[in-house]
This record gives sequence, C-alpha cells and structure tokens, in this order.
Amino acid sequence: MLDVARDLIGCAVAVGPCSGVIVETEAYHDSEPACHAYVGLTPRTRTLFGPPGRAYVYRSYGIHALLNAVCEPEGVGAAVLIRALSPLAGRDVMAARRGASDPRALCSGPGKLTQALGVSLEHNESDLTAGPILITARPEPVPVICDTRIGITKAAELPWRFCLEGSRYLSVPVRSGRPVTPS
DNA sequence: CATGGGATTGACT
DNA sequence: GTCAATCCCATGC
Repeated sequence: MLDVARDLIGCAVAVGPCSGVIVETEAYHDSEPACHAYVGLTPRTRTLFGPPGRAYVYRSYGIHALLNAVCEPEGVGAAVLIRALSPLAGRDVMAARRGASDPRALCSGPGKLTQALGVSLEHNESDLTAGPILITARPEPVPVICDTRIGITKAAELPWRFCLEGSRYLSVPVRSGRPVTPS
C-alpha cells in the first residue's frame, strides 16, 4: 500500500477531457484509526475491502467528494487518497468548474481536484483502469518526499503522505519531509 | 431513532 | 489567524 502511494506520484489521472499528474497522495490502512476501514466492514467501507484498482469516493464535511484508489487484496481495507494534481489537459473546463483561473488553484487539494475533474460519489467503486476515471502509469521515476498526513487527528504521526519533490501544486507545503527510496 | 464527528474549503477578522 | 457550511454514516440508547 505504501508502495502504491509512492508509485502513484507522477502518474496521470484523466476524467473525460480533463487530466493532471498526481503530485500528492496519502496512504490509509485498516490497521490504523485514521482509516475509515478501521471500524471494519460496513456499508460505507465495502469499497475499501473490495478488490484493488477501484475508486473509493466519499463525501467529506458534507460538502466535498474525495477520491481514493483502493489497494491491497480483497478483504484488506486500504486505499490511497489522491490529494493534489498538476493540471495537464482541459484546464479551461476545470477553471470553469472551480471558478478560478490560476493553474495552482485548480487541483491543489483533495476536494478541489474532484470538483475540477467532475468526480462525484457516483464514481465510487468504478474501475480505475477502465474509466470514466482513468489512472495511467508514469513514464519515468520521479523524486518523492514523504511527510506526515494532513488534517487528521488520529495516527497523525505516521509518515504516510507522499509528495513530488519541489512541486508547486501541493495542497500544503511539505513540512518535515524526507526523501523516499525510488522503486 | 437521535446524535456527533469528519482524509476540506473559502470567506472573513 | 478563526469559523461555518452541510451530509453521510457509525454509534448508542
């Protein structure tokens, strides 16, 4: 799961005409209390315990949809939250949806990027290799920094946040990051 | 059935 | 820096 979170940095996400390169992720696992799957198998967490390679989309703070990639085999509740992208294609569409033109304001946050890409709760459980949300492998390895996760109150000390080194499109600047050994 | 909290954002002081 | 918006669902009575 940590490998997936690291390796997703530099990968492309595309939904219809819009796409971006993943620059920030966070890993979540049912063994730690910050993960929704920590409580076990419920209607909400069904997707997390399902087969890997699918989208887990849920509503946060009653307002925002957040996009995760389910990983680990069926029966294990684990996923990687996609927190920020550098915009690639369809910037005009994303800017219209976000009501902002600055490229750095389009996808620099987990709620922002779902709004920009048009991802909603209906995409929960969809296959990320088949669409409508498509994730494709990065062309070459990229330098990755790890750090502690953002905005959580439990298990906040785990260094399970992964960022593209030097990216200007992160949701929050790296605080005490350290380099991660490449795959 | 009622309640409370949350992997966030944007507006405002 | 503070704070409200708003909804899904886990939990407890």
